[in-house]
Amino acid sequence: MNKSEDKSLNARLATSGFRFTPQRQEVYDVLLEKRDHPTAEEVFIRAKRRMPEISMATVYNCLDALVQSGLARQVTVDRGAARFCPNMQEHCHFFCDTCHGVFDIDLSGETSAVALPPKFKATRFEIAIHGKCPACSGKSDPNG
Amino acid sequence: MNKSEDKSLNARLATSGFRFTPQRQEVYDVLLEKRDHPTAEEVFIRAKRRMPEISMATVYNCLDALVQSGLARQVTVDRGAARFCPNMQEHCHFFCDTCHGVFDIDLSGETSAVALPPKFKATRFEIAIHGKCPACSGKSDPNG
DNA sequence: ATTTCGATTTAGAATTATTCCAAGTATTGA
DNA sequence: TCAATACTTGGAATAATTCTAAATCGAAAT
Repeated sequence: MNKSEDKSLNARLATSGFRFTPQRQEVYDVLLEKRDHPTAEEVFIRAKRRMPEISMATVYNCLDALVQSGLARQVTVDRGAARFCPNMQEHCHFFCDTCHGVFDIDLSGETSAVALPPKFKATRFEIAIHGKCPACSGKSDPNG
Repeated sequence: MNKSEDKSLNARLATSGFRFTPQRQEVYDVLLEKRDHPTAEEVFIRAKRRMPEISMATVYNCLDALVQSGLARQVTVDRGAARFCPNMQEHCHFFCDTCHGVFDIDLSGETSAVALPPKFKATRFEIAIHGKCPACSGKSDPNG
C-alpha cells in the first residue's frame, strides 16, 4: 500500500534532520490506513497491533517528527487530545458536536481574504467548523 | 466601569439558568479589564487581587458559565491552556508565534463561503491565524 | 424575616494529555 | 568495525482541567 510512500517518508524525514526508523514508518502507516483523525493514544493502540513493543513516548516522538517533516498535521479540537491527519492538501476541519467525528473539508477554490491589520505577517491559518455531520443531522445534540 | 455590564451580566446568566454571584461578576470584570486573552490561571491570579478567597475551581466554573451564557469565548491556541475573550463580535484570532500574544482580528465584511458537503450543518466556526505580530515582525522566530 | 432546597464555592484529590528522563539500543559516517 | 549521536523505552513528572464532598449562599415561598 505504501510502497510509493516509503521513499517519500524516508526522504522527507531526512531533509528535516530526522532518521528513518521502523516506528516512524509504522506510525505513518497507521495515519494513512484509517484517516479518521486519531489521537496519539489511538495511534498507539493501532500501532501496537503490528508492533507490540512500541511505546507511547515513541508514538509522540514519531508524530512530532511527521508533523515537523510536513507529512502530517496536528489538529486541535478545542481542548481534549490532539488529533493527527496525514492529509497535507489545503483543507479545514469539521467537528461534529454530536458524534465527535472529524471530517476534512476541501478548501480549494476558496478565496480566503481576511484583512490583517498592517504589519501582521501570517504564516498559516486554521479553520475549524463545528456543527452536525450528515449522520447526526437528525439527532438532537446530547450536549444541549 | 461596568455599571451597564452588570445588568446584562445578571440577565445573561439568568436566561442561561445560572445564578448571579460576586465571583462571576469578578471573573467577568477581569476579562473586561484587560483584554489580553488570559488563561484560567491568569484570570485566577487577577481575580485574587480583589477577591483573595476565590479558588481555581470557581474560576473554571465562572468562565464556563460566562461561555455558556454567551458573554465570553474560549479560545484554543493549539495545545496549552485555554484562553478567554469577552469580545463577542464576529472576529478571529491571530497568534504571534514569537511573543505568543493573541490579537483579535475583525471579520466584519468578510464573505466566508466555505462550501460544506451536503447535509453538513455548521453552527459555528473558528479561524486561527498564526504568524508574527507587528512588534515581532523584525525578530527571527526563536522556535525555528 | 425565616425556611428551604438547589446552586455555588472551596480545597484538595483525581484524571487526562503530554513531556521529561535516564539507560539501553540502533543507525550512520569515518 | 567503532565512535558519535539519534532513537526507543518505561516510568516519573508536569500541566491543565475536572471531579468530589462538605460548607455556604441565594432565590423563592412562606
